[in-house]
Amino acid sequence: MKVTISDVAKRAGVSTATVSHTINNTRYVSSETREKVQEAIRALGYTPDASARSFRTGKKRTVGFIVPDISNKFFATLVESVEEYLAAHDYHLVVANTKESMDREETNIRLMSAGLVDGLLLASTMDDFHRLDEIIPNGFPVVLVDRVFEEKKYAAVSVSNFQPIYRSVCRLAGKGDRRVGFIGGPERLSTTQERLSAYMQAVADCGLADDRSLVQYGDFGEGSTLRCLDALLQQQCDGLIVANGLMATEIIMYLQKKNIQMGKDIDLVSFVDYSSNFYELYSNSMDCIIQPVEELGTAAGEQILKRIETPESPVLEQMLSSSYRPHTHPQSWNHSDR
Amino acid sequence: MKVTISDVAKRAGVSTATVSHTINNTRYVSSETREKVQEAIRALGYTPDASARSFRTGKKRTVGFIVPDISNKFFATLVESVEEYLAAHDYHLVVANTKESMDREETNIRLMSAGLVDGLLLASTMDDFHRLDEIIPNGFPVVLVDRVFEEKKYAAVSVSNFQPIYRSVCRLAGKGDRRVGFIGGPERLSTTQERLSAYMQAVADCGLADDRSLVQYGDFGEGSTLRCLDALLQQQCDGLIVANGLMATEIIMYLQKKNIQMGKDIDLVSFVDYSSNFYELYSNSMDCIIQPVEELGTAAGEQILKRIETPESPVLEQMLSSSYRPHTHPQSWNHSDR
DNA sequence: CTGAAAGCGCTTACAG
DNA sequence: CTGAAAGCGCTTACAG
Repeated sequence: MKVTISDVAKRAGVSTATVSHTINNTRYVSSETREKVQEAIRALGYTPDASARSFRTGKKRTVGFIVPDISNKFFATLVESVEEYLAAHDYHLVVANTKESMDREETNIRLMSAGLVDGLLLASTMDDFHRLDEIIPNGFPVVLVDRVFEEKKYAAVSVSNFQPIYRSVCRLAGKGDRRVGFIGGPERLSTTQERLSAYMQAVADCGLADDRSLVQYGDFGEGSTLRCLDALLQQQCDGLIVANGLMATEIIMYLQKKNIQMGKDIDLVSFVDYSSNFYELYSNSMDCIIQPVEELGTAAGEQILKRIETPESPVLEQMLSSSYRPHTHPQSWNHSDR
Repeated sequence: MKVTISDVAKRAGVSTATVSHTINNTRYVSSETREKVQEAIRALGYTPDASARSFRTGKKRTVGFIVPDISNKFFATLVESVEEYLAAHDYHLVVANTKESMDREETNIRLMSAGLVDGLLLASTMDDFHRLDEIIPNGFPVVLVDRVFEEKKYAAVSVSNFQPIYRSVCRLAGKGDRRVGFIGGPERLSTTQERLSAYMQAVADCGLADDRSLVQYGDFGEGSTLRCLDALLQQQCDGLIVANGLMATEIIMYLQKKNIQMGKDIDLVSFVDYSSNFYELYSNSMDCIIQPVEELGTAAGEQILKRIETPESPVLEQMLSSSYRPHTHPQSWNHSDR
């Protein structure tokens, strides 16, 4: 019932070796023989079995991507960008969603590294590098994406947000804001840590109010963003740094519901997905920090294919930078900054 | 270097059959032998090779999902929901993005059905059922998702939007609107077609202006949404049906920029992603049509596993329904409808 | 220029 | 209760 390479060989009157070689262009085949083989393939409707092939060669031409939240626009775009790069290089993408659960991440790393994929892209939710390190088989190609660790054992691509955050806080200080609040994602994540430290340093350098209760962490749970916002509003903030794209849209919504005007009642600096309509809608009333998601995906794709195809190449940590866009004046809708 | 089942068998002093059976719980093994095997597995750090296993059994425990646009919130959530269902049933998900290109879709169907996955979920961008049908190997498990075809050859899960659109048009008519415009996605898609026919029928039944230039199709290209909107504004529409979630956010943005107030200058009925913040933000100034994305994903997961695991089961077309939410009164922010 | 044959790492009848 | 062995469908040295 299933057509195999032997069926083709038989019909063409050649060996399976010859069939294999004609298909893969892996050694010389006389054009005469080649003809016969191709005619047999066509006649029988033969398609080489990917499963057998990858078992035999040990290469699956597949990479896994373990993501904390696919439905988050940031990661959805990242997945899209990675998939595009991989597809262009004849690789497939297997996606797993952890929903920020370390256990789900562990399970997925184990499953994927057990022969399902050639390499792993990992936007980790782990708080402990060593837990992660123990799970990953020795020498298995891995690239950390977006979220990284102090330990420089694995290749990594991430985005630095230090500068944009530092600048934006200084800018608020320059405008006269004294109490600038900070809302970030889960404290354990490297991204949150880096953003916080930029904020802290700017607060110190600009002599702003340095108050522990001006820093709030969300956990992506139900109502968590609103709790953060309320906490900061009680602190009489005149400026707000929202260091997380997902929370940003929620914050805007709540401000609107509470009738608090951005750029008037409160200054807002926020992470924002470039292609999202939120950027278009609010770029005139708040400062935006835009992460280069597409580039991040491409870089991640490049790195993992390099690790897979030339494992001896040096392990490198790559860091892209976000761009910072102070808000445009409300009256000018001519998109001069694009 | 790589630890195989024979290494384990040797160390435990048993046959590979016994090792296999202890691992898979597929026949009785005395607790004594079991002990020895497990000790050997631990000692050697053995993990069964997924590739060899799936080659041998012919089952990959993997399904492919071919999607037109992963970064679109609708599909991102759909992917998330499908992945969740599959993961719960020990299946993996391979994703491919076609960007609404029929050629990319064709390539991906071929690749995936050639032994990469056990079955295929397909949100097709094809205009021609027969082109699709020719590509899919006979008897290969396929479930059409969201976008379906007249021909009832494949299992399918989709969302009916007829009722909500019909109702919403009638509601606008009841409010006194005479010229109601319609903006949909690409004309070839079944989703667009169904939504259009609901609109047309309501227009006829309610005696609204029936004008060919009141219907506009977007193609997701640069500036396409704005062109549609401008065309309809020129037609002096007093109501607007935006039959596509992606375009909806753009429309809102443009209206805001043009200073056209929803619910006042123009009545808006729009597709919206439930969990998106747009819903929260604008549910008080427009009518929303909300598709049951999570349920769609679960249903798709169910269907494809059924087709894979019991291929003889009847091929069925499943249809979910969207919900229609007339806009809440601006003053009432008590979320009474949730 | 091409073929015979081993073998990748498992699973699974078959046999005892 | 367990083992010996075939075989899934390819690829690839080896040989001529």
